[in-house]
Amino acid sequence: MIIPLKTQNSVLVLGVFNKMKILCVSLEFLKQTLKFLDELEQLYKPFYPDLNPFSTQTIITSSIPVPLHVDEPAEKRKKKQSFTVSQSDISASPKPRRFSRKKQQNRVVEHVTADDLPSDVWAWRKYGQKPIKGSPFPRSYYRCSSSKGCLARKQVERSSSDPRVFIISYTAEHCHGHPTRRSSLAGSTRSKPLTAAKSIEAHAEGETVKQERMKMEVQLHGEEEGGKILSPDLLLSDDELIRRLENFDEGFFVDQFPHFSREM
DNA sequence: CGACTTTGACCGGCGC
DNA sequence: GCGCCGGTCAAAGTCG
Ligand SMILES: [Zn+2]
Repeated sequence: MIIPLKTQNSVLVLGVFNKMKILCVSLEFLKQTLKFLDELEQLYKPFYPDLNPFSTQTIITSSIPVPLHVDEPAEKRKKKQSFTVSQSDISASPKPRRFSRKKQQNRVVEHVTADDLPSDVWAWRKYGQKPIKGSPFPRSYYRCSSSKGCLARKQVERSSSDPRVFIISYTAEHCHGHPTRRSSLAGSTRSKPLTAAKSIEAHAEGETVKQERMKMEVQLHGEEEGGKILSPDLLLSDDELIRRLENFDEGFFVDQFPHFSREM
């Protein structure tokens, strides 16, 4: 159930899924996370009582008057870190991208728990991860695997207050249907194809895969003053857990909802 | 060998 | 103007 609400320069969408385990996130956190939603605060209030404690919130915000300023993806910046700048030919003109890639704030923010599976059946490729000031957990940046022309991006972050809550922000949209049957199992090749469904937790104990182990060890040695992480599943990094969930979601649901798309 | 993750550097905006 | 901060890039490493 999705309730779109159009305002002068913003769109608020409340998605309510009746899944088994979902969680209600306080609006306080939303406000502090998305400060540009301040003006939307008053809009929230009328709906706050409507949000039953078993719902996932999905908020689409677009604060710019011209959100559809499409720009050719060929506009990649090629200057970058001048590794071997010693050459003579640099031409010294940074070739400014005509649109600052800044806030194309058309974001869809979802708050989900580990039990709720995000509805992205697409394949994402991680392209960055950075610690965020507010919270002890880093934020992972993903991009659609068929990045050719697809501007869809996704940010996964763990809530500072509730480590069980994942904040997934989607930006832009896919310009294509589902990946041709996940031809490139981007970002989900790591887990087991089918048995993962039942052994997901067992796998979380630390099954194999050197990378995972290394990652976990790093986190264990950890400097995470977010402190005293409590349960083994929480020892997993955000992206790792999300990846598993996604994989699970994919393998389990992609066949049932082949045509699911989030276009508005 | 190709696709993906990792990770430090870079970049642009914003606040001081 | 400088430095912080969030977002992105791309080289190097890893996995299938
Ligand atoms: Zn896409």
